[in-house]
Amino acid sequence: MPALPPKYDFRTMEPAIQATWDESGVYHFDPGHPGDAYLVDTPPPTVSGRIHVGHVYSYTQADIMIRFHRMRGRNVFYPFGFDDNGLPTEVFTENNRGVRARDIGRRAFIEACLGLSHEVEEQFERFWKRLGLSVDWRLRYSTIDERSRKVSQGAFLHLHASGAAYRQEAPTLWCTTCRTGVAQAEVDDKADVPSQFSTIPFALDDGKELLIATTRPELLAACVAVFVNPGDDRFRHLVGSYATTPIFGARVPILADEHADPGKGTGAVMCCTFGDVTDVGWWRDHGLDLKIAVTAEGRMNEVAGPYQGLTLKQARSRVLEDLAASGLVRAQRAIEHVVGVHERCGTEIEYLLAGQWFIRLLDRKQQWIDAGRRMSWHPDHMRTRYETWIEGLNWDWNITRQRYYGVAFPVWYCRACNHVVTATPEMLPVDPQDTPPPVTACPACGSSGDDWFVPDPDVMDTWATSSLTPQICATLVEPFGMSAEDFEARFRPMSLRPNAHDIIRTWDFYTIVRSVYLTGEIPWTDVLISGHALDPSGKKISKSKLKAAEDPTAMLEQFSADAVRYWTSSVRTGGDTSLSEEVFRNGSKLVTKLWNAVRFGSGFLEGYAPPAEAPVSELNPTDRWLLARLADTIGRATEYLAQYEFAAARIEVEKFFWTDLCDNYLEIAKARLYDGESPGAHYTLHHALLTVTKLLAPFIPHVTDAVYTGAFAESDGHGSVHVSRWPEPSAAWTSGNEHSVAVGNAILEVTDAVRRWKSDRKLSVAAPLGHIVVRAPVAICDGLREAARDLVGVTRAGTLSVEVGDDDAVTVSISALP
RNA sequence: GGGCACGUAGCUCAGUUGGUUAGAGCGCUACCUUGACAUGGUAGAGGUCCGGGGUUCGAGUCCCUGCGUGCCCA
Repeated sequence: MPALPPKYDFRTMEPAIQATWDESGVYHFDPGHPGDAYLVDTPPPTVSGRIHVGHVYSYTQADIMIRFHRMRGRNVFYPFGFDDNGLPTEVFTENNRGVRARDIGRRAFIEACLGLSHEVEEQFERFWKRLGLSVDWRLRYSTIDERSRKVSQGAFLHLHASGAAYRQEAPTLWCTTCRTGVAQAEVDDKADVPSQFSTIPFALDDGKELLIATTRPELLAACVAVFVNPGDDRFRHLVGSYATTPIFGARVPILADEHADPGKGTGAVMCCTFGDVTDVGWWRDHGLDLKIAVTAEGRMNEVAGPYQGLTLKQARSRVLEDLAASGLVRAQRAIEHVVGVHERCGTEIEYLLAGQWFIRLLDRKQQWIDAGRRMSWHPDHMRTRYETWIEGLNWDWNITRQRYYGVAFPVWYCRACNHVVTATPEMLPVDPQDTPPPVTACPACGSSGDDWFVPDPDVMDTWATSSLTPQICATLVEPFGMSAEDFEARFRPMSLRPNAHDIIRTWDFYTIVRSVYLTGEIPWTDVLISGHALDPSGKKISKSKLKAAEDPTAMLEQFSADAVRYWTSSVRTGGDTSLSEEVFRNGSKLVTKLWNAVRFGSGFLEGYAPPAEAPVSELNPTDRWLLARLADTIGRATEYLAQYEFAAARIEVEKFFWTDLCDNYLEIAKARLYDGESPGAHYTLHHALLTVTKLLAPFIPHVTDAVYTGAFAESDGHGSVHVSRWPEPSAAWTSGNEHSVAVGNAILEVTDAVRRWKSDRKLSVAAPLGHIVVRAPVAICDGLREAARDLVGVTRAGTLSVEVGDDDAVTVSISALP
């Protein structure tokens, strides 16, 4: 009687199996384990809404690799974090709770963010467990929890002390909707934005006009210079003289600079503080005046005179109207151009002056690139994206956000001299709004008094904390009796950073920067980049328009976690893939097939205790052939997985399982198995089924654990397939490999020929036959004779003889029953 | 405009360092209720490997070039 029930019902089995994982702690990290560790720097997903199929895709691919290394004997450290701080969480909370931070106040707003994050995190954890991630849930963190804030503030102080973090009143990328500075990585390019290119005259001192073309007439008030190209003969005589702006009558210098494009507009361009990044460069390089005409909220200020209080958009129309009324719009044409917008809200980015903290990036570009080259990227070409991003950087990393919910800067400023007073390490984590600084008098100017120090009012960029996940991870072992320092000493660098390709420029890059600054070393040895999950038609899935068919929870309920995981491992590493119910169904089929195959096999293997050594003399040619194929499959699958090519590995295993084992070996050896008393077949069957179960365990962990515990756990000696040993071929399987494969292939040729003969005659494969004559090369005739019982069994021949043929071919003569 | 990737059967994709007759799954056709499994099995049809040029005894694979698609960056 088989050990396994007839049907595998994933709806009841998957949660039951997950419960056994929880109870037995199979995925627990062991800080005292003496062997090699495999440490994963898991992406903390942003807690801003629903789980996306893209998450499922990326996290499962990483889980497959992690399960592989665990079975290879590594001591796996697999924590899980949630990124629940900063602007994304604020925006989520404002939308979800219907509140505005500036209306309900800082404290109430922070409470609202924390409450909502907590709810969402519980929901997320349940989902990841349902998907079958082999996380050690004791190692859970959030980027706003006390340890993370302490790590984040400590890292900031470290960088500040070394000069890598600096504060500057500087032109900053600014979002007027979110009312905060942002970093270059948070700016998206938006193409084909319609605009108007207007040509307007500036007055020269001699009474003539200089025509300027601009898309931003509303910034006329902020104009501080006019630029022309030094090689442009039309304007060479004007360089060094002055022009006067219309409406505002400001007299500004005409200067020459290579960045003025002679082919664009009229060739003369106004420089405003600030219209774009070129203006910022000119302002800095030519020492120009500063005229800021825009407020943090995106309205015109007093510098804009009559236009004060208008929005940028309103001011643009009004300025153009006023110019036109005086006949000062000489030409106008509609254009489409690329503008930078804030990735969170789509608002066009402005350039304002603000006191911000920056981390130095630009003066060490080569160092970041070199660090990237000391790690293995899977696939390798994703490293190029990393390097391209670094090469194109124009700004140091602005980590100040004029927001509420996030990690505070642990600093205060002297009212008199603006000196920066930093918190001491013992104070961390600290909120400077609630806590006085560690000094009573300013160390720089000696001033003191009540409330003499102004706390920094801002918070850090989310990435400033999430770029420290390797350092946060080190603190997670503290409850288990290991200090963060010991962890750092023993487990640096970590093994794996898995994430999708869209955050190479942020999370990967920033983490490498922080690691190099803090430790001088790379954070991990391997980076696994996943592609994107696309909708069934191959288009990007928009988060806001998740259809029911793309809802991950519904997918798991309908198709099973194993089937969904199967889909995630069906594309080459790093590739995008479309959602496909067809692939889910293929996964379901594999689950069913494995269940049925093991169930069938276990009927013959009840109580079977595999011998330590292969019973070589008992193996017949079919057995030796399958074991040779099995050894080959183990080798290929292991090699592919070691290279992070999980899809290629799975395809190898499936091919062996479905074709070699099920369609051929089981059919050919069936007769011997039913005969009983065939130690060779039992040995082969046991190892083939057990090995396939193990090789598939990283991909479809539920059904493989169900069949393992039901049929193999006792003889193999582990409570779960996931902590069993990854298969290794026995030397006995590969000795005489070549001959075994040749004979095995001949057996398959005979089988195929007979199947074809029956199919041509529309007969069942079980139809009995008369006599069969097999002619084969002399070298394999003995092998075929040895396999006569198998050949008769699979062909249903009445009698069978093997003869030496005339050539290298294997031919079969078949006679039907009389 | 620059970079990266992709273009193989109706569809989704594999094709390792160049090497017999280019593969798989789904779909399609015909058949088989076979002693695990009909979510199964057997047999079969279906491809000028995006176009052009080159290297080579030999190119889906390497080089050049053109076209198309996607992403990243200006």
